[in-house]
Amino acid sequence: MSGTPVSIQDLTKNQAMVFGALSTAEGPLSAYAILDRLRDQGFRAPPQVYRALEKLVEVGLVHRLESLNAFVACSHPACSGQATHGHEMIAFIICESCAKVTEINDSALADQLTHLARVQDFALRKTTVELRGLCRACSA
Amino acid sequence: MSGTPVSIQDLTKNQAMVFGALSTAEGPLSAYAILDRLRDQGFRAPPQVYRALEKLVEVGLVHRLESLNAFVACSHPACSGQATHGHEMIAFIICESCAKVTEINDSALADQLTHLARVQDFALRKTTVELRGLCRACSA
DNA sequence: ATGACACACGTTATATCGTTACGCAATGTG
DNA sequence: CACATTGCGTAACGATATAACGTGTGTCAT
Ligand SMILES: [Zn+2]
Ligand SMILES: [Zn+2]
Ligand SMILES: [Zn+2]
Ligand SMILES: [Zn+2]
Repeated sequence: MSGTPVSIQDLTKNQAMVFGALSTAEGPLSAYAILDRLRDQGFRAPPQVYRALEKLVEVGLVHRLESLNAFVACSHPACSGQATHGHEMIAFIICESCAKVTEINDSALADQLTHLARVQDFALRKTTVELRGLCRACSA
Repeated sequence: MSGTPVSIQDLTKNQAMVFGALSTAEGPLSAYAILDRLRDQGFRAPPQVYRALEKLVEVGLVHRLESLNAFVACSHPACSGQATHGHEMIAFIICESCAKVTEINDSALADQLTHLARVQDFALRKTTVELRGLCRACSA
């Protein structure tokens, strides 16, 4: 490993395949759903998927949705080559009907959370913010 | 059962036992950890725990921590008899070292999240906000 | 009372999600 | 070359959650 590996170009074969599966998916995929989609490309067992996901999440190309036990490709504009955006203080808006996920990077929210932690003397490492409900289309 | 069932007094035997296990625990417990603690009180299988948890979460006596796949008793002052506080827009601060969980009910944060949803024309149903890191004691 | 229903419960099995452990091949370094 | 590192494949296992079915018990209208 030389320097910081962040770009899509630095991905290994498996990582690229998993990222591809998530990128072309319409919504979040569970690890096993990814596995199923990649079976005819040689994937056979969970560790192959989880290892790739671990790296992809680490570099910020993929996010994990805790409330869904699933993963999505980052939708940040030029994220496909950039490291972790901001400080990983991302909010996700998840439609419970159509599974559409919107990724939100709101600095006011980030400030708010930072403040909350600060008040408690808490050394913030990672935040999970997931809003569930119905998107405009589905609640119409 | 008549009217709205919210108080601890309205709980069934199993629900009361699960709530008791969570209340006396120092930190969050997984469903299986609860099961283990209740084995000598007659619990034998996961559904008994999950069914009780479902109800307890529904009435707000227990919260689920998505990022931990675990559950905590509500720490709201008089929650032991009251229904869902606010609109379930609770933030949890979770220490990754000592597992201590702090439950926070911040109206500014709630407004913030409500606003975020509003901007997206999103019908908010439930929010998950979990802050992970090190508590004051553990980061010292 | 008797049947219909709802509810809590017990039990078995199964589904879904995630990790450990082991071995091997390719690569890079002294 | 010896040696460490990295990515990968595979088998087995562990952890989390639900489905499906049956039983008893109370309530209530007939
Ligand atoms: Zn992103
Ligand atoms: Zn939708
Ligand atoms: Zn609470
Ligand atoms: Zn701590």
